[in-house]
Amino acid sequence: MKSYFQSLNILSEEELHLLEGITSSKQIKKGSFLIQEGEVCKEVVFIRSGILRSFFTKPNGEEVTYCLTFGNNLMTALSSLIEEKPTHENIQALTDLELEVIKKSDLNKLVENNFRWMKVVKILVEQQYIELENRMLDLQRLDAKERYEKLINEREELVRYIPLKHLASFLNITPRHLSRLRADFQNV
Amino acid sequence: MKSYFQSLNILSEEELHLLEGITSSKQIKKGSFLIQEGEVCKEVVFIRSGILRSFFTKPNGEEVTYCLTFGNNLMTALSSLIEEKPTHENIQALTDLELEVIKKSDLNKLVENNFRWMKVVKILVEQQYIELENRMLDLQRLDAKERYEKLINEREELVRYIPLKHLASFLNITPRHLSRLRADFQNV
DNA sequence: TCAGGAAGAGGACATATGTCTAATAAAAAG
DNA sequence: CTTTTTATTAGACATATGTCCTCTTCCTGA
Repeated sequence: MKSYFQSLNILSEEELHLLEGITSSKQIKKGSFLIQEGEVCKEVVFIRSGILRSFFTKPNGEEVTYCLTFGNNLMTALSSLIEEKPTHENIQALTDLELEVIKKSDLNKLVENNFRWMKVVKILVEQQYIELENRMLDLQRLDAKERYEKLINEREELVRYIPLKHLASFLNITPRHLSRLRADFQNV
Repeated sequence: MKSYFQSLNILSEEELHLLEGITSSKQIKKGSFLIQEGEVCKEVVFIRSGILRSFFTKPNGEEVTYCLTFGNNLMTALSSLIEEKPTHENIQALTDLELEVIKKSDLNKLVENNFRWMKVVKILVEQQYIELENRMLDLQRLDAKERYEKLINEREELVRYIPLKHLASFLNITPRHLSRLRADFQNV
C-alpha cells in the first residue's frame, strides 16, 4: 500500500511512514463479506492480492454488481465512509484475499492534521468521481452490445476472471441477454 | 456564493474573504453555452439565479441530459476541471442566468496554500460523488416508471421547471416513453 | 471419485421501451 | 396580435431486453 500512495508523488517519506502505525493486515476467504448493506463503513482496504466485488440488491432481491476491484487497489464503500450512513453496498470476496486495512478514524487523524494527506484523499475521491462518471456516461449513451464490446476492449481482465453473471449485472443486463450478445459476437 | 461556502462551517471570515478577490460576475442569456464538449473546463460558477443544464451527445447526435442545476448552487464540468482534459459535457443556460465565476487557476492558489480551502474542495467533490452514486443506483435498480415516480417525489422542482424532453433523457428514456408513463400516472 | 449444485448456452415467448409519424398545444419570434 | 417554431401527446408498429425453462458442462466438496 505504501508504494501505492508513493506513486501519487505527493507525500514525503516521513508522511508515508505514518501509514505503518495505522495499517493492519487481514486475510479473508472466498465468499465472505467485508461489509454488508445496512452497516456503516468504517475502513478502507488495500487489496494485496485477490478480487473484491461490490453489489447492491434490487427491491426484488436480485443482486447488481457495482464495482469489481483487483489487487493493488484500494476499496471501500465510499459514500457510506464519507457520510457515515448505512451503506447499500455488499462487498464480497470473489477469491481468497490478502488485505491491508486502515480504519477511518485513524485515516481521519492523518488527514485532519496534514495538508498533504488531505490532498491525497481529495485526489482519491476525485479519481473515484471520474471513474463513476465514465460508467454513467457509458450506461446512458451506449446500448447493451456496445457496453459489452467496450468491456472486452478496455477491461479484458474482467472478462477473464469474473463470472459472466456478475459481468451481466455490472453491464446492467441479464445473464440471458449477455449470453445472446456473446453468441452474436462469435458470428461477426 | 460567500454564504454558500460559509454554510459548510469550515472557513474563517478571513478565508471567506479571499473569495472576493477572485470572483467575477457574469450574465448569460437563455440558450447560450458555458462550455461545450471538446473544451477544457477552467472555471467553476455559482448560480445566483437561473437554471443550467448539462448534457452530452450520443454517437448519433442525440442529447442526453446529465445534470440540472438551479440557483444557489455551484456548477462546473467537474471531471474536465479535475483532469484538465476536454469535456464531454455541454453546459447550457435554460433561462437567463446571473453567475459568479471563479477561475480554476485562482481557486487552485487558494487550495494549494490553505488547508481549510483544500478541505472544502475535498468535501464538495465528495458531495458530487455521492450524488452521482445515488443516480447510478437509481438507474441500475429502478425501472423507468419507478425512476419517474422518484423524480416526482424527490425533485418536484425539476418536473415543474424543466421541459419534459430534457427530463426524459435525464431519466434515460425517450420523450415518447415519458409521455406514456405520465399517461399511466393519471389513471392511477 | 462421485454426486450435487452452480454456471453458461440457448429456445420460446412476454414486455418494456424505442421509432416514426401526425395532431394539438404552447411558446417564441416578428 | 399573427406567424412560426418547438413541446407534448399519442397511435401503430418494431426491437431490445427480460422471463422462464431445459440442457450441458464444469466445479467443488465429501
